[in-house]
Amino acid sequence: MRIATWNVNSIRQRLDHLQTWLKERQPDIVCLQEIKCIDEAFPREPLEALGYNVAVHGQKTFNGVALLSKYPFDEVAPGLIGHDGDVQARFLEALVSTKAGVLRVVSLYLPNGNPANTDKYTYKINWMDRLIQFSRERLKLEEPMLLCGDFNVIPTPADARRPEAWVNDALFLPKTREKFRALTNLGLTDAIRAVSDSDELYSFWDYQAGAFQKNDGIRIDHLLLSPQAADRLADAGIDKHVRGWEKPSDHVPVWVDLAIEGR
DNA sequence: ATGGCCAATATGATTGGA
Repeated sequence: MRIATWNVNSIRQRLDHLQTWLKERQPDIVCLQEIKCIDEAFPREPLEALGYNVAVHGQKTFNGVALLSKYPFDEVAPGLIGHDGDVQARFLEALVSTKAGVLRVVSLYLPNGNPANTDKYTYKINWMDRLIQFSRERLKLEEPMLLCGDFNVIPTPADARRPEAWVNDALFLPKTREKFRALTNLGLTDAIRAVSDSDELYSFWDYQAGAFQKNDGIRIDHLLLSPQAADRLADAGIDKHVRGWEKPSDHVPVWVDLAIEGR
């Protein structure tokens, strides 16, 4: 079972890339972020034609998340707990059945939080607290579960080419990293870090200043595995070459292989 | 030289991203 996450920065601008990459990487489940469209505008048909079931939680202009799955969705639920009054489409949870039982997958787009001295950062930290609460609840179920998406968190200095450039940024502030540790300390495994300690693994390169050419990147797209998923971790990787395609997203796909068979 | 970009919107300037 191959599960991937990708912030596509507009599904309508990136449909060609997504189709090309799906054929190349052959993931079973894909978590998408920043689809930037309402549900009705999501290009379901071309993705269904490739054999995927589609679940969408979109909104106009900004944010928006989606899930693709070769296997049917048993349940789909949008919105993170404690979302009273939160109209931003950033969270979509689904259950699929496998030969090993149920598999829970979340596609999430954690708030950016910049500038850090504004209510945007307060929203980010509150959102992280809600995610911690959600995870604490779900981990009690002792299921294979993956929290996948654009976390907008640089976990450690090894996850940035130039950590000094990010010290005052909402993605790297001590409070942000502390909340991310509080999340992983619940017992979630960062799949990429479970397979490599390289300090040159990035998932985002800014469009500006030739960042990709200089490999001036950061690792902010993550797959966090519950213990029951981590038990079955076989491999993980980052499809960096996609950033070199024409008119790319500023993020690239990150994937994990689990020793779980679909049904 | 601390910059340079991109996407969506009743669009031609503004907002958000990271």
